[in-house]
Amino acid sequence: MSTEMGFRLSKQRKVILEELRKVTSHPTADEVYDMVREIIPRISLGTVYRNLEFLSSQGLVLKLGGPGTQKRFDGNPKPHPHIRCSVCSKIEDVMCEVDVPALPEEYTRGFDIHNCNVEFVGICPKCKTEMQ
Amino acid sequence: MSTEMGFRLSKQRKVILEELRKVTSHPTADEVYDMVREIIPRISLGTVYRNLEFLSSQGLVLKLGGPGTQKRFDGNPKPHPHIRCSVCSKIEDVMCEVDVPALPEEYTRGFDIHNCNVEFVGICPKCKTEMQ
DNA sequence: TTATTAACGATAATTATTCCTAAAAATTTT
DNA sequence: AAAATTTTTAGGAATAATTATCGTTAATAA
Repeated sequence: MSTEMGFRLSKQRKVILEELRKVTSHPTADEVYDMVREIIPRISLGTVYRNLEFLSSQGLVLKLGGPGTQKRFDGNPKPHPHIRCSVCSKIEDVMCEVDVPALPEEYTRGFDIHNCNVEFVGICPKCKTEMQ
Repeated sequence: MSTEMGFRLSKQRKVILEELRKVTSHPTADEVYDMVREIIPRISLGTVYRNLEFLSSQGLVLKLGGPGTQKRFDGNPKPHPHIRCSVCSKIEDVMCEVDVPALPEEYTRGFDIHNCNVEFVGICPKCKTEMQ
């Protein structure tokens, strides 16, 4: 593979990106590790972390935060709304377009605004039933 | 000291909440630790973590996530939009009301939606100048 | 094919956070 | 107001997530 992109596409990096693009579940780093180990059993967890970080710095994947303990990753780098479960921290995609609110210039506090994340928070069906 | 809300308001807990309400800077737990130590020098970092967690579970403060490494806390518990710097992870309040997008029922994926976070992402004035 | 060097695997180190326990403080009961 | 009870604290140990190090491997360029 070429370096026209400015970086090497190792087997590990390729598989990590492919696997992440296959799912809509926003896995954590160790979940990606589990997924990729099915294909490259001897891959190291450090490699997974290194590549998720790298891919997100290249804008190829999205790194999601949230008050949960682990970061989550999204193979779709285009900003789009999410729903997060406040109990189990699971994050899902919202499949519809949502009107992104615009921020009037006078409220930007000198920031150059690049985009806007919209995150709905609630309780997922699984946690809802487990609560009873 | 006690509140009518069913929990005790220790000196430590009171000062943590007061200091957090004084600022709009969304400090991390260790920044809160520094702020509170000015008043209670012997307070422990564990106490700060425990109380920030407790206060956020009571809905008195907001725990903010984001792809940065540390959680940040907001003394204003009413959901409101933020601006985050993608370089230094600093979070600031947006002082204007923003129309929160509504999520049509058919897209909720079975979640009970409780609220919606809106976060603008950009580069803060400080990081902008430091880039040159 | 060979040279270069980014990326790898293994593991150590670091960072953020949580857990544990005896002591202190707050509250309630006497 | 002293004693008993309950909650919270400080400090340190423990854990979990992530990042860094370093010798080796393999992707790309010459």
